Amino acid sequence: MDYIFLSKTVLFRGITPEELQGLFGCLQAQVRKYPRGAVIYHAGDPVTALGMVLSGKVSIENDDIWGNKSILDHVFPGQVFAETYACVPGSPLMISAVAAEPTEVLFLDTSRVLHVCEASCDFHNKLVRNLLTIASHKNLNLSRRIFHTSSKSIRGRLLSYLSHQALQQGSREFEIPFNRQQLADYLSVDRSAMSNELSKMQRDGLLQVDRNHFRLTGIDPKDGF
Amino acid sequence: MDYIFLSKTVLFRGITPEELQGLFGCLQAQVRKYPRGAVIYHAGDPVTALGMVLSGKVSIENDDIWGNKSILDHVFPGQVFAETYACVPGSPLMISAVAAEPTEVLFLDTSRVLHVCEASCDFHNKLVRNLLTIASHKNLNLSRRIFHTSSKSIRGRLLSYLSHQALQQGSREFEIPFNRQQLADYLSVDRSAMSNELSKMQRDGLLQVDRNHFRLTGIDPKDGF
DNA sequence: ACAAGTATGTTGTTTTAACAACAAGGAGGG
DNA sequence: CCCTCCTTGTTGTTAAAACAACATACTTGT
Repeated sequence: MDYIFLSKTVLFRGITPEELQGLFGCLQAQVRKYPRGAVIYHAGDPVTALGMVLSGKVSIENDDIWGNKSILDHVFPGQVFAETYACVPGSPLMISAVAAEPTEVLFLDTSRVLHVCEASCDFHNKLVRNLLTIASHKNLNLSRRIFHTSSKSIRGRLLSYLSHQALQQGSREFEIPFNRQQLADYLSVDRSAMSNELSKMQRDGLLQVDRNHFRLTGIDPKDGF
Repeated sequence: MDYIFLSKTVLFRGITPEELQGLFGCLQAQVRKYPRGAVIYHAGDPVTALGMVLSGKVSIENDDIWGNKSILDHVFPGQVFAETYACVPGSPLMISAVAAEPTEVLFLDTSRVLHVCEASCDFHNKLVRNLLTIASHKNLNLSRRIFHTSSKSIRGRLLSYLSHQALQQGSREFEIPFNRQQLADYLSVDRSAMSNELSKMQRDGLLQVDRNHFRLTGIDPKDGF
């Protein structure tokens, strides 16, 4: 187990590799390996352990009623998944977690994480605080997405999203971390319709766009927020 | 200060009234009163303290670019607000918190909550765990809303939401906690269009509806999820 | 360099939801 | 009880987005 790597993750931040070693016994951490395409967690499952990707990549997917699969997120080494469900006992998964490539996952049973251990290891408490940080950040991201999708027009959604990006990156010129399809999925709109709207906005002088490089010209980023 | 009331809240669950009294000194809790309509937190503000409503009611509002105010949530006595922002230092508020009536609010500075206190009060750790529970639940609710709004048709959104309600309440016949306008806001659709769609669905034999009482007839709740 | 596979932009058509305006119930207060 | 306010359903119109289909880059691997 690479404790040095682990001590640098958000979840284990502030815990030294040596402390981690002790903590792991207390937590009964388990590592499992998955081949490409293996389902780690299936939608509907109740979940008691959060997962941390050690190597490889995990896709968070949504299989809707009509059989469409849409990828909601990618989880990379050092990041965790399913932690929300693991922290709320009995809540069934709304999504599935699938190994996008050969993947190693570390599982931490949250009942053990959340239960006060009489050995009073302080790392334990640190861990809970880190989990809270992760949950809060995820919370902000979810709220933000709801914000960006609350406008009923494609243009409104784009403006909301792009203005936020500009503010966050501190410049009217910036790159976005999505390709067109991903951005369309994020904003819950049709890709081609969105492409079309971007062209219109360009014609209207609101922005200039090349691939995922954007430049806001006729917009005050503060307005989009 | 009514410590007995507080000890029953989700945030302070598992902490006795006596312990609470000690904890408050450690946390430098502050209480403030607001008249009806007073802005407690303004969108854009950076926030360092979470608020718990002691009496009255707080509205969480969104003021969009065009000056429209939409109410996102109501916070009642014993519940907290702005805790996500308080847990992520430097993140500006996306929403405003307004006193919907004369209201008393208890503020807890999260830097104090999250900072390990050398006095090693155990309640402190309990508090952080409770915060994690709150954040996780909020997380689930946000995810759920994103789910329900990810379909591009009004019907799809309604089916997703109603199926979930049926599953959650364990019956195909149930009441929803929203009136039409609130449900439309929640699903980000136009109220009249939604009303219209509900009528169509009724004609199609999918459900029966009277006010906020629903009965799913032609739908398998599991499908909507 | 070539081929195959993706990603993006464009256009025209069809479907759908937003919008506006109004009628028909409740609910609550004097 | 009547009046008003609020909620809900209905309809027709308009605007917009979804959808389908295709052309044009760009990528990637061989």
